[in-house]
Amino acid sequence: MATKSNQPRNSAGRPLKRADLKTLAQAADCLRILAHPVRIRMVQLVLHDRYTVGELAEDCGVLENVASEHLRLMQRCGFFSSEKEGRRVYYRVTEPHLERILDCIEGRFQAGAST
Amino acid sequence: MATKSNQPRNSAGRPLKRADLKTLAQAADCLRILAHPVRIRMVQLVLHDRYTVGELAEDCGVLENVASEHLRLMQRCGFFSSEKEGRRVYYRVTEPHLERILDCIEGRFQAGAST
DNA sequence: TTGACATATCGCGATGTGACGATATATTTG
DNA sequence: CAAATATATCGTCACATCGCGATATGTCAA
Repeated sequence: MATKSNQPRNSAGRPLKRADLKTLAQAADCLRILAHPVRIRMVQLVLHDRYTVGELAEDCGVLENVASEHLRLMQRCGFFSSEKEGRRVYYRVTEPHLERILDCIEGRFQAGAST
Repeated sequence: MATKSNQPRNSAGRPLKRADLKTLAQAADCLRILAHPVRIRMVQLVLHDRYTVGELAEDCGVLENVASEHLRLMQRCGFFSSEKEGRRVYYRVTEPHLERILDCIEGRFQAGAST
């Protein structure tokens, strides 16, 4: 008596089970990390080159400790990794899906931005 | 002297300017909306068919007023629209980029999920 | 060693978010 | 009309998040 076909399906035709609760939570956590203008900007930058905390802080217009906290978040969830060189710490992207996800986001938000 | 090329570029080769602040904030807002397990689930469902508040609430395992609040959020930011029929309200996706974005997310989180 | 620099961490206050119960509104049914 | 149903809205409380100043740690240079 459901008005829908008995199981919802994703775009690949696979049924989405309620067992995906954990996966949904993971995805939400990941998106929540990304859902901050400074962090999106950092991802954009670090996707193309490695950057130090100071460089990222300056580009994003935030204090260095604030940048450091954002970077820690992104490192904890596996987006970034860091390499220490002298007194500097360079961050780079390690999550391979980030580029595609960012492309999607940019595709949505820069679509009509040329005018 | 900067260790980077003088301007960061996105994957299309376009330089990313600091003027994108507003765009970054918009993108972050959009991601923040998506960054909730119940809302992701709702988007998955509503991408394939229209659903009433009650149906979504049941599938997601939340109270109907809670579902209604999530739906209001997604309507306010342009993801969904609603059509009233009798005492029911059907929601459907109106944001055309949502499908691609969801695909990206699912690609990330269902990749190794078969084992 | 001392001092400057680069980064990380901590505690705090402000603000935002999420879920809930209660209630309001609209619609159908009897 | 009254009762039941479907949805929306509101007030509230618990909790998370954000940015900040202060401080700690580690590193280079004189």
